[in-house]
Amino acid sequence: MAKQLSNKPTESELEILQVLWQRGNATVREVHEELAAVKDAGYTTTLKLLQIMHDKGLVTRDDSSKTHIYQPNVSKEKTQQQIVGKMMNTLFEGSASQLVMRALGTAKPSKEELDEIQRLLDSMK
Amino acid sequence: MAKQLSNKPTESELEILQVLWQRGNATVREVHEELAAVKDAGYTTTLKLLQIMHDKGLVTRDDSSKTHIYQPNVSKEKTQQQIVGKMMNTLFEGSASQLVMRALGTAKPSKEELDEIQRLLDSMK
DNA sequence: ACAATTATACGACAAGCTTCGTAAATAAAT
DNA sequence: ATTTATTTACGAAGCTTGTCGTATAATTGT
Repeated sequence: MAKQLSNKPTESELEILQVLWQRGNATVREVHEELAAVKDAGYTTTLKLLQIMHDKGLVTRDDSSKTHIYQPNVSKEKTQQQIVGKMMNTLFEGSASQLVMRALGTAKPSKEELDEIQRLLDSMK
Repeated sequence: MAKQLSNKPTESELEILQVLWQRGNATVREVHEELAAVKDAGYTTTLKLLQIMHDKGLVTRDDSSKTHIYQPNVSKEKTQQQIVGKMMNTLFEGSASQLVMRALGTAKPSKEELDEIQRLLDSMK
């Protein structure tokens, strides 16, 4: 039975979602291989996570053949918004500019990135 | 016994830290009162949380009088950096500009905020 | 055909988070 | 002085997360 979408994905679920967003779809093994490059967890762990995510409605799957194929069922954009929004509230008193400034201060963006942000900023005025 | 500082605060702990950062220090009751305005949880819940945070080293406390007084033991700046950094990796592929753009897109900052960001941006070029 | 590999399902467990109840100690009020 | 209120300490329960082992089914290789 599918549960609510409103629940935000956990840390591990986000890692998996990133793989799925990037690839469009993937089997458990494919997800696991990509994750294994960074993390180390057993195959069945990834499987279980994907099953739970399926339960939660975070992903859909095609199980017409034995090897199931998973797809993201939440958009990258919405998820980013949801989490950024939450963080803005609990950690930046709801202030976007504070968050932005911290992000810029933390990451030392390249000149290209700065230009990109500049363009967005211009378009907002 | 004090544990590692490296562990990031949980959601509830962040709520409490916000109060402490804002006030500088506070008793359990003071923290609880502020939290009660938004949330609803029992007094002993807040107490317990603060005790756990003390165990973890997230706060210090003055227990020279019966009513203990708590102070933050992690800086707002460092904590924000830590969490923003993590989020940038797990959700924005390490790209600051993507995060910034999502933040700006989500929050519709005021003209004053935009100007403030503009100034920071200028200072980075 | 039979063994080896690969996949899913499922249960279980440890750790952490959040919650609260209750007991004990201290302080305040009458 | 005795009751009332406040505070800390502690334990425990319920829930979620992440982990894995094992069983079972399907596929592949020889």
